[in-house]
Amino acid sequence: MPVKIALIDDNPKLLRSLSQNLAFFSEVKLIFMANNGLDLLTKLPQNPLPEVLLMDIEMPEMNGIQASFEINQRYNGQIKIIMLTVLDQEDKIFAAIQAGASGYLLKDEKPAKIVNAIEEVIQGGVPMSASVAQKTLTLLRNQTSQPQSASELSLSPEVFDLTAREIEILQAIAAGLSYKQIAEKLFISDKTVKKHTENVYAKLHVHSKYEAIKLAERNKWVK
Amino acid sequence: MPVKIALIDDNPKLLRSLSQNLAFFSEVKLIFMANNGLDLLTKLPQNPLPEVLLMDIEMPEMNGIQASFEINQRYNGQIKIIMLTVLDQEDKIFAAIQAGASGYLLKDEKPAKIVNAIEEVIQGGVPMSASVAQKTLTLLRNQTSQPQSASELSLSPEVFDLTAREIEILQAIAAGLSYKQIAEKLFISDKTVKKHTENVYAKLHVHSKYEAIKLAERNKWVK
DNA sequence: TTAAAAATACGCCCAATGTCGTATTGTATT
DNA sequence: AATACAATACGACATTGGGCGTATTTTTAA
Repeated sequence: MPVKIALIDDNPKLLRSLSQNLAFFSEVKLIFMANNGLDLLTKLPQNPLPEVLLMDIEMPEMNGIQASFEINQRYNGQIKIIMLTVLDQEDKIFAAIQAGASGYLLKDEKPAKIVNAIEEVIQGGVPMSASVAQKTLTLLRNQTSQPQSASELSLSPEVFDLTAREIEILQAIAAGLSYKQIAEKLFISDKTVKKHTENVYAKLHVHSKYEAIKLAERNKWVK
Repeated sequence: MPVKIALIDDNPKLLRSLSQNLAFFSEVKLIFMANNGLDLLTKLPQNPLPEVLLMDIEMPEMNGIQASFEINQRYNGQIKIIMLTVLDQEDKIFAAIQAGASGYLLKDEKPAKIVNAIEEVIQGGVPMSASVAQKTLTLLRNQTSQPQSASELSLSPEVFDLTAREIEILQAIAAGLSYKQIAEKLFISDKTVKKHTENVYAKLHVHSKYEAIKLAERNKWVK
C-alpha cells in the first residue's frame, strides 16, 4: 500500500516537477497539493488524511514552521512532516524540530532519495540531508544542559483563606476558562462564578484574572 | 574504492558474526578489530587509518564514549564513529554525540543497513536507527536551555513572523498591562496598541490575551 | 525609485470582565 | 436556637477586550 502524501510549496514550478517525479514511484501516492500553510489547513479536512507532508519552509500567508506547529496541535502528531529547505535556511532546523518536523531535506535531493525519506519517517526514522544532519549534530553538541535550581518558597491557598470552591474556581480561571465556561463545567450560574471570583479577588487583593493567575502560578497552586 | 573500517566490541561473538556479515559487501573493507577502547587506541597507529569505526558503547577498560572523545582529540575528527548500542542504552545518545559520534545504530540492524550507514557517514550524514532518531528528536525538543536573554528574544518569535514592535507589545501584554497602560508606556495611542495586538493574534492564531501569554510562556519569549 | 511592509490611528459593535449591591438557602459550630 | 460562613443567584453599570474595516505616514527592500 503506497504512502499517502501531500506537497506544500508556494512555487508552482517546484510543485509540478516534484509531483511529476514522484508519480514514477509506486511507493507513494499524492493526495493533494497546497500553496502555503493556510491553504494546507483548509485542504486537510477536505481530503483523505495524508500520512506524510513534504513542506516548504518559506511560504506566504503561513510558513512551514507555523503550519507544522498547527498540524501537530490539531492532528496530534498523526501526520509526519518532512521539511524542504534550501541551503541557506539551515538555521531554521531547530525551530522546525521544535514545531514537530520529523525530517529535513534539501530541495535538490534526487526523487529516489525523497521517496526513501518518506518511507523512513513512516518507520519512525528521521531522514535528513547530510549537511542538515551535520548542523543538527553541532546544535546538539553545543547544548549545555543545565539543571534547574532556585526553588522559590510558596504559600498554600489556605493562607489566603480560600474555600475549596474558590480554589476550584481559581484553577478554572488559570486554565483559561471564561465565566460562562466555568459555569457550564460546574453546573452553576455564571453569576455565581462571577461572585466567587469577586470573593477570590478580595482575598488575594488582586483586581483581574491576570493578577490572580500570576499569583496562583507563583505559588504553584496550578500547572 | 571500499571504505576502510574497524570494529570495536568486547564481545568476540559479535565481532566474528559482524565481520563475517560485512565480508559479503565489497563497499567496505575491514582493517582490524579491537576488544575495547584502550585496545583500539593501541591498534590504530599500527594499521592503515580506518575511515569509519563501528564501536560498542559498553566495554571494559575504556568504553565507547571515552574512546570517541580520545579519538576525536587525537585524529581531529578525521575518523567517523558509528556507535553500536542495544535498546536500553539509548540514554547514552547525548553523551555519545557530545563525545563526537556521527551515527548511532542498534546492534541488531541488518548488515545491509549497516553498510548503508557507513556510506552515509562518509558522505557527511548522520545515520541513526529509527528508535534512536526518535529519542534524539525528543532530546532536541526538550532542550529548553537556550542562550540567555538577548538572543532568546530574537530567535523563536520570528518563526511566527512577529515584528520587533509586535514582540514588544506581546511582552507588555504578558506583563499584565492593559492597552491603555501599554499605550502610555510606548507613547502611542491605545488604538494602535490594539491594532498591533490584533496582528499578533492573527500571526499566533490565538484569540485572547490569555492564549497569547500562554504561547509566549511556552516558548520562553517572556519571564 | 518604486513597491512592500511596518507602525501609526480611528470608528463601530458586541462580548467579557470588574465592581458595586442585595438576597436566599444550606450547613456547621457553638 | 442563634450565629457565622459558604454557596448559590440576580441586577446595574462602567471598563476592557476582541473582531472588523479603513487610512495615513514612515521605513525597508527590491
